[in-house]
Order: sequence, then structure tokens, then C-alpha cells
Amino acid sequence: MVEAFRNYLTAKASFTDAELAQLEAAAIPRKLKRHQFLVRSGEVCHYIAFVVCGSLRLYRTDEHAEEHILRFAIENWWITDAESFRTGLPAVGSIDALEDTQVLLWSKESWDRVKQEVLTFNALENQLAGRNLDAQVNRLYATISHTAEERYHAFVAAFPDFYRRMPLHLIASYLGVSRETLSRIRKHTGLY
Amino acid sequence: MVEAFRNYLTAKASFTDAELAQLEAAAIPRKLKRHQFLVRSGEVCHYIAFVVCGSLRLYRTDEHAEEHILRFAIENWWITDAESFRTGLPAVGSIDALEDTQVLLWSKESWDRVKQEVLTFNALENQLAGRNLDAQVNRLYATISHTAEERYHAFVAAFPDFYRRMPLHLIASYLGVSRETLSRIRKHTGLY
DNA sequence: CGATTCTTTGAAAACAGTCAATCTGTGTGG
DNA sequence: CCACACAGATTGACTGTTTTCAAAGAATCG
Repeated sequence: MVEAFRNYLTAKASFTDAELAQLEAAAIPRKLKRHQFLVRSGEVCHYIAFVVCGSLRLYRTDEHAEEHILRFAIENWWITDAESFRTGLPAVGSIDALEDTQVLLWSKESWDRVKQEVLTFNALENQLAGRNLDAQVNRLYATISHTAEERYHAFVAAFPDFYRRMPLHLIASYLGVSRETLSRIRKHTGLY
Repeated sequence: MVEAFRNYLTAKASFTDAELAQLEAAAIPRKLKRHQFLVRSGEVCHYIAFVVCGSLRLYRTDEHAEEHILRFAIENWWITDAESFRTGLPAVGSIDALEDTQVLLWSKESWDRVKQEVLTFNALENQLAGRNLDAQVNRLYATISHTAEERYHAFVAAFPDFYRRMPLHLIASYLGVSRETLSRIRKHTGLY
């Protein structure tokens, strides 16, 4: 299970064996069944997760009990409720598994320690954080400036692996439109 | 001009006089007239800016020549085209002054050096980056889950200083609705 | 004052959401 | 193996919201 993470790391930067061992030693492997939660809103999000296999979503539930997906994660992606993980306050979002899933978890303490001790990892994390912010800004831009149809096409183009794997209503929730609307967009453009 | 920055810093963390001097020495003061650009899309964004007084916006222009505001900045806020500043690639966004404005600028090299040398500042920057990401996620959530009216109220509540100062059409652009719609929302709710 | 710039208003058209019904495929238990 | 349940997807009719276009009404500034 840890091999996937090792492959991921070595593809991204050069780590010594000792460093790899250190990073892995700090990780807690966990298996999640479909629909099982990693965090529920209201709890503190104690972990950041690296996805070995399977998939998860981060979402929030609004006052009408409607769920809105903020983030998907599949193999080799990271996921956490960043605000709760960072501050130690209760999470407003929830994370659950969309399929049977295997993750590696780091507690805040392990994470901070390991970043302090393994400088290459710290640099990698900074890079990923920067890219994550850029992605967030780009998604926000798309949301305030493009139609649902354009956003769907961009989504398909950006995540070709994703959109065949996720049921339509989850993608709709991610894009911020109703399932019916996305269904009509699909029909209209013939893009499945 | 540098005093405003010094006040800002000392309110946020404890810096030695030497550190303050070092941070300030690396900064380039600049005055911008209303409508003057800090970066234009297509150029590389060489600087990160601290706003001493005045205000700016970061925006992108879509294929219909429509402008969409990604970020405002007033006194004591930071602004840059993060993606371009980080990568050195041409910016897709533009930054211009909404009023006559004074900023302090750091080049990427100065910024990285100063973060390496002044550890307290590095920690502060990490904290700000984390909060910035959280704000971005929260705004995205609001955009995909709330109506324009709810978003306007949240905006007014979150930035009470802002919304009297910015013309309506800029706020509309920030919220992702047409000026007419925001005008009607205002009329409808009586919230100006 | 005249010229921008900004805001409001009205009417029509485009768009997306809701509700309800139906259709599809998948998998489970009898 | 079939019947049934279930989750997901589609469709139609309707409602409501937002945009668009065009015009006119403030406000501000030289």
C-alpha cells in the first residue's frame, strides 16, 4: 500500500531512502468502504490523506440539505478539509469515500514534523499548495464567468479520467448545477 | 510610506528592528494613478504588492471582452497574480488601480530571499497563504451553492468597508452577476 | 455647464431549477 | 434464473431567475 506513495514521491523529486522511510513511517494506512466518512462536518479534521486507490469527495451541505462538492480526489491526489486541518477547528465540510478506497493519513503533528525534517518534502508541499491555490482561482473564474455548458466541457477536458468514473449527479454538484440541467447539457452537446 | 507596512507587520508578529529594516529595504515603493496597471494580462507579473493606501483589483477578461474580478485589495491587503508570480509565466489576469494608490513591491527574488532570511516573516506568509486558500474555497462554495442575493449580503457583511467604496458594477463583476441584476437585488432588499 | 461614469428601469428572451414521471442498468435474494 | 429493489439518468411541463438590450436618470468632476 505504501508503494504507491513511494512511486508518487520518487516521480516528483529525489528523496533518499531514509527520507522515504521517514515519510512512510509517519503515515497511517486506512481502508474506507464506499460511503464511509473520513471526516464529518462538525468534527475536527485530524488528517491529511493521500489516495492510494479509490476516490473521495469533499463537500458541504447547505441549509436545504443540498450537497455541494468542493473537491474530488482519486489515486495520487491529496485531500483534507484544509481549514479544519490547519486551524484545529471543527470542519464545515465532510469527506467520504465514493468507492472502496485506500488512503495514507498524516496527523497535523506528523505532517508538520515531517515537513520540518525532510526539506525536499517541504518544498514539494509548498509547490503543491501553490498549484492548488491556482487551480482554485481558475475554478472560481470559470464559475463566475462561464456557462454551465462551458464548465462541463472544461471539466471533461481537464479530468478525462474522472468524468466516466463519477456518476452524473456528482459532477453536477461539483459544477454547481442541478442533475437535470447537466443531463440536458450532455444531450445537447453529445459529450458523454 | 513604509510606516504603514511597519505597523502592519508589528501588529501581526514580533519582528526585530533589523528584520523590519531588512524587509523594508527589499521593497520598492510605487505610486499608481487611478486606472494605471500593475500588470497587464500577457505580461509576467514580477511583483507582489502590499497596499499602503488606495485600492486595486485583479481581474480577467473573457472572450466577450467582459471583465471578471477575482480579487480586490485595499489598505493592508496583498495582491499579485499568484500563478504568474510563482511560475514566471505570463499572467492571464490584469491588476489595475481603482483609485490613486500607493504600494510596496517585492520582486520574486527579493521575496524568496527575505522569506529565507526572516523566519518570522516566512511563518507569517505561510499563515496568510493558508487563510487565503480558505477564503478562496469559501468563496467558491458560496458561488456554487448560494443565490446572487445571498452572496451580496455575505459580501456586505464580510467587507463592510468595501462595498460603499466600490462602484456597484465592480461588485457585480466580483459576485458574478450583471450590474442590472445587482441593482435589482439592492432595490429589492433595501441594502445599500 | 458638459462630459464621463455610474445606476436604475422596463420588456423580452434565454437559462436553470423544480417537480413528477419514466426509463435504464445493476445487483441481490428467493 | 427470475423478480424486485435501488441507484442513477432522462424527459416534459412549469416556474422562477438572470441576462440582454435599450433607454433614461443620477452623480461626479474638470
